[in-house]
Amino acid sequence: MAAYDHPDPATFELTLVLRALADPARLEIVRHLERVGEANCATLIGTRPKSSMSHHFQVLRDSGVLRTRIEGVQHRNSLRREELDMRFPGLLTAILNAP
Amino acid sequence: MAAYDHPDPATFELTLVLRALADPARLEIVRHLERVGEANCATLIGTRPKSSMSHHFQVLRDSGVLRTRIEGVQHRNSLRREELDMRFPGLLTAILNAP
DNA sequence: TGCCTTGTTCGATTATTGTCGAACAATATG
DNA sequence: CATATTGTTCGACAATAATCGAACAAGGCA
Repeated sequence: MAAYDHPDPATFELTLVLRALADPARLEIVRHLERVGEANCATLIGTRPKSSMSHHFQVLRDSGVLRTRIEGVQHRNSLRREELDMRFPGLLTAILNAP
Repeated sequence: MAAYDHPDPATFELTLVLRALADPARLEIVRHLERVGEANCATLIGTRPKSSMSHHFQVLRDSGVLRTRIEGVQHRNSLRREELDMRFPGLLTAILNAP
């Protein structure tokens, strides 16, 4: 498997990031990643099928919210916190702290 | 015309607010309101028809982002900044400051 | 009253997104 | 090599949301 494309922070688009985070499943993924730091897709699948999760990860990745590192057969995801903070200061923090 | 229903800040939902702001037209409305404080719908209509704008205002109103005050035949809109800040500290500021 | 202004509502259409099974690809492991 | 594990891709369908014209409602004013 080839490595993923991750957008450059300078090209992060606010509306893309907001759209990515405006979904309950994806917000759950992001909150989980904040707690555990890094996680592969499988550990994040609740009741949803793999293909749905794969889709959500792609949306999050394409918007710049998370990065995916491939290690063997596993895809390890983590938040792009610093990069997001640099481009949109305070945004991710506000969202993660929100009720 | 009867007054609008505005949700109570305690019931603001993060995903609703993010969805409301994850649209270019609505983000534009919000940015404009930040500049001018209060504005009626007509002054915010660019090229879009009235019915589309009315829809966007409703989405913003229902999520708690703005309030609409009726004065005669005009509907004056303004951001619910304090209420949003109370429920989601830093969120609106981060979004308004974003590039 | 008649008319103009402001904005909503309705209904239809289109566009965008989410969902999910099935097939596939890549890697590890027996 | 055969098989299990991890996740993607494809395609079809469903659900949600945006767009916009036309008709309507309410208020102000001549």
